[in-house]
Amino acid sequence: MYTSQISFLRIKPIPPSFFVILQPQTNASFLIYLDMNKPVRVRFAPSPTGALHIGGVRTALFNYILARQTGGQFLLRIEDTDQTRQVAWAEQYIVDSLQWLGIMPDESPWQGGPHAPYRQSERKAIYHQYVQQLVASGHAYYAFDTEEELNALRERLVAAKVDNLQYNAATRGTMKNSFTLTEAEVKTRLDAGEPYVIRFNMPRKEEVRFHDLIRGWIMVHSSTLDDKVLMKSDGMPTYHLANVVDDYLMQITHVIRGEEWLPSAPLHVLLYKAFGWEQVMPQFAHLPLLLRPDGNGKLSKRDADAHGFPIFPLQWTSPEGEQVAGFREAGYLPEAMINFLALLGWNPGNDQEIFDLDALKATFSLERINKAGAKFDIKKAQWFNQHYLRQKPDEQLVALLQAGLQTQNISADASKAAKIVALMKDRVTFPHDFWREAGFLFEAPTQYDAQVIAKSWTPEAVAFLESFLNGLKQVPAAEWQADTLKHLLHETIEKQGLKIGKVMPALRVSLTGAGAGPDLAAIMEILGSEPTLARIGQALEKIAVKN
RNA sequence: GGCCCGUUCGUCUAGGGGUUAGGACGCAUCCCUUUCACGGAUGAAACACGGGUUCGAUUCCCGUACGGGCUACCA
Repeated sequence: MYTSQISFLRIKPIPPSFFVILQPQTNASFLIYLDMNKPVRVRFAPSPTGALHIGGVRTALFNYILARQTGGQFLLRIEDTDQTRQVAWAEQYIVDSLQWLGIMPDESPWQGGPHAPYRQSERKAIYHQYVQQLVASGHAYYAFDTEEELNALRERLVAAKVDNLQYNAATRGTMKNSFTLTEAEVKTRLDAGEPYVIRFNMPRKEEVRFHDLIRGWIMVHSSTLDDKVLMKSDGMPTYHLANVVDDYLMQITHVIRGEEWLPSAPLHVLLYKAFGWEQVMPQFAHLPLLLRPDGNGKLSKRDADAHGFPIFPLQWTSPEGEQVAGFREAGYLPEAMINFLALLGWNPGNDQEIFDLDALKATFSLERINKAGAKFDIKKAQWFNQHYLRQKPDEQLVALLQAGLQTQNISADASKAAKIVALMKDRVTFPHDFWREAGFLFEAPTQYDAQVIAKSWTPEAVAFLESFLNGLKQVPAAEWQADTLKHLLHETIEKQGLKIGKVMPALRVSLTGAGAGPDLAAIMEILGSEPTLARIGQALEKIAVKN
């Protein structure tokens, strides 16, 4: 009884994954909520035209989190329909990047899955089949215009001062296509193997509305849209066709992608309608863009060069042979990248800012994604890196240090490495800081900071160093430890009636060459007796006493 | 040019008709320390503009400005 009443009222079935709440009396009548209990199927669909951009990584991350959060699936689909822009290593770069960050897909070209293949170039036949459906229903048509003819159209429209220079309902009647050619002529051309494209028959006037999970309702008039090419003359589909067909076949529930796709979303909605797939059309969420740190515009490779920080996850080599920096090689930790990226455009609504993947799975939501683009602030990324680096267990840091030292051809045994880690832990942002900032532990200073010497190398400091040196010589090897040395240090200072601040900079500069650094007693312990004595002796010899 | 999207400290952002407009990064000062770093404390720093609606608008509406995206047989 209920059923018949409902069908009589022609109430549309509710899409399975959403609640639709009707609010009578108001114009904004639909509020759509994501039902988080329902598993989503989402996809990341990069095109393998080069190194994966960090913005793409964030898109992948948001998709991944949503899938994990709802117990759904995260698919990776390679959108390689532009054969002229293929880059051989790009696919591997994508896998490596996702793997590095720990956000691997559930279905992909490499793992396979129930909807394989996951590479669009391998799905050509499928698109041909579906586009024929559109041709048959009148939603798409053949066009034979050459590049010159297309340019001529554009020039004519410019001359006529028409606002939108488009191949559309207003202009298609002047071109060479199924509308202006007879059926027989079209067939002859097709049979003759003449190059053609298949275009979408964009309705002359129709209001296209769709709901974006981040931006709300968006309305565009079809008269401002054009007859987009669906099938290219090389037999490959364009993004627009392939993306809609694949998302349908792969049962994608949410399309989460960058804002640069917003203008073509109405076309996609119209395609779903033309195919008769409205009821299962995915929900859209268009993410705010990652912007350049200074001024304006989308984050680009040029910014990376200009600011000296990476915008790619992994290092790569450009066709010109130039090494382009990657976050991984620059010393950024995956945890830090995830945290940093997640907070670019999303926030939890409270003061928490440390999020690992598990925390994100627990708190992430599309509703809390911002609309405005986010500038890329590398300082914040560095802060996250420092945070996560310091949080690592000492054993891991020791391993990191030893690996780093090896690249410098320096070796340090485990106990020495552990001491260095303890000494440097609070002063590092990147793993390489451990050895770059602690070079003085391995190499005696070759020069001394002139400013520090000018200020600290006084006769009394020299006298102190001489007597401290004598004291050090008496310390038995077994007692060469930071606390013993510190005790001796203070004792010597006291005996000479000196102030500690008057004398320490001289000791430091003789040991490290610099005026600032970690605790000196600890440095002497790590250095060991002989090098310590040698360095002080050398400084006393080399540095001339002031006045 | 056309279409679409956006606008709270320098940056990431919270908030929302009546708030001392909150936090974080960065910056500055102070404390700690042999110095630097870490840590702690404090501080400077924002509602783009103009109209409405309202007792009251940073918050709602409309414009303007500014910024961004798209405008390919690229994705």
